[in-house]
Amino acid sequence: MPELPEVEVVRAGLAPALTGARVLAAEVRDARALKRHLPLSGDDGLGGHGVTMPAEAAAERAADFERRVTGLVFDAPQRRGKFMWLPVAGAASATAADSPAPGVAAEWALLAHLGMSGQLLLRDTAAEDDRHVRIRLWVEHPTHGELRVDFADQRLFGSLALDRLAPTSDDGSLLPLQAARIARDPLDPRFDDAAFLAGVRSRASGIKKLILDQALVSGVGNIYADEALWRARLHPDTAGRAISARKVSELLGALRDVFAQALAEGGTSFDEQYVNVNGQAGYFAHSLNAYGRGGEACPRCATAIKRVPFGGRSSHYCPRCQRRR
DNA sequence: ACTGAAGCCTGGTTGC
DNA sequence: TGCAACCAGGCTTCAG
Repeated sequence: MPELPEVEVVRAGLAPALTGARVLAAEVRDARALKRHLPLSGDDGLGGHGVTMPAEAAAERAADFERRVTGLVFDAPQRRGKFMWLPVAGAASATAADSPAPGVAAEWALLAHLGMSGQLLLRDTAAEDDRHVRIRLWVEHPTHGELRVDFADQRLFGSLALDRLAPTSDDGSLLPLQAARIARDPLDPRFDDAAFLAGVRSRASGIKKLILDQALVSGVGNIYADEALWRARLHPDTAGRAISARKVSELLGALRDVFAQALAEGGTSFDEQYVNVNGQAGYFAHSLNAYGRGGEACPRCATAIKRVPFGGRSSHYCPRCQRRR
C-alpha cells in the first residue's frame, strides 16, 4: 500500500524520464480513475465522490482530460504526503501548433494519488499491457525518446487529475489545490516539529488516529503508523494530550527512522499492491516488526503481537511493550 | 469541534 | 464445484 516511502520511490523514479517530457497523446480507458479530475467547462454536477458517474459525464470527463493533457510539457515531479504531481512547464509549450486548451498553463499540474493499489509504470512504447491499466500517456523526452506512462489501479481508489497550483501560506511554494490542506511530511526539512507537538498534545484522540491525520503530519498510513508506534512503545489508543512532549518527539523520530529505512529498501510491498515505476517490489516488508504480524512474537520481548479492529481496518501492537495508559 | 460510519473499488480468500 | 460473503485500506462526505 503506497504510503510516503512508496510514493517517494515512484516520484524519484519518474523524475529522469518525465522532467522535460512532452505528452504526445493520452488514452483514458476507465474514467473512474479520474475521480479527482474536474472538467474545465460543462459542469457535470459531480463532486467526484459518492455518486456513480453517469456514462455521459464519464465520457466528457475522459475527453476533457485527454484533450487538455495532450501537448503539455512537464517540470520535475513534486510530492506532498501521498500526493504527487508533475507541474506543467512554462508558457513555451502553449504556443506550439498542438497547444493545449486555453487555461492550461504553468499554474496547472498533472496530479496523481495512488490510493490503495495505484501504480505509475514507465514502459517501452511496444511493451505488453500490464493488468488494470486505466489511463495511458504517450510521452516524448528530449534525450530518452518516446515511452509510455501507464496508470494502473486495481481497486480504483487512486486517480489522476489536472489540478490548479496555488502558493502555500508558509513559503509560497506551489501546491495543487487538492493537496493544499496536507501537512508536510516528517522528512521534509521544513516540517514544523513544534506545531506537530502542540497539535498532538492538544487533542484527546488516540495517537494512531492523530498520526493518520494528513493535516497534522502527512505520508503516514496504516503500516507505518503501526511500525512507528511499536518503535516508540506507544499504545495506539493513547490520548494525544496524555503523551509527554519528550515521548511525542520520540514518536516523531520513530516516524523519521521508519520512513528513511523503508525508503532505503525501496518501500513496502504487500500482495503485489505496490511496485516502483519498473514494476518491481520493495523489500521493507521483511523489516516490519508489528504490521501484519498478529499472533507472532514481538521482536523485542517475544510477547504475541495483538491484532485489533481499528476504524474498519486493523491495528497491530505488542500488548507488553506498548501498554495502554 | 469532534467522532464514527458510509461510500468508493477489485480480487483473493474463506465459508457454506 | 460454485457462489456469496468478506476483507484489504486512503480519502472525502455526511450524519450525529
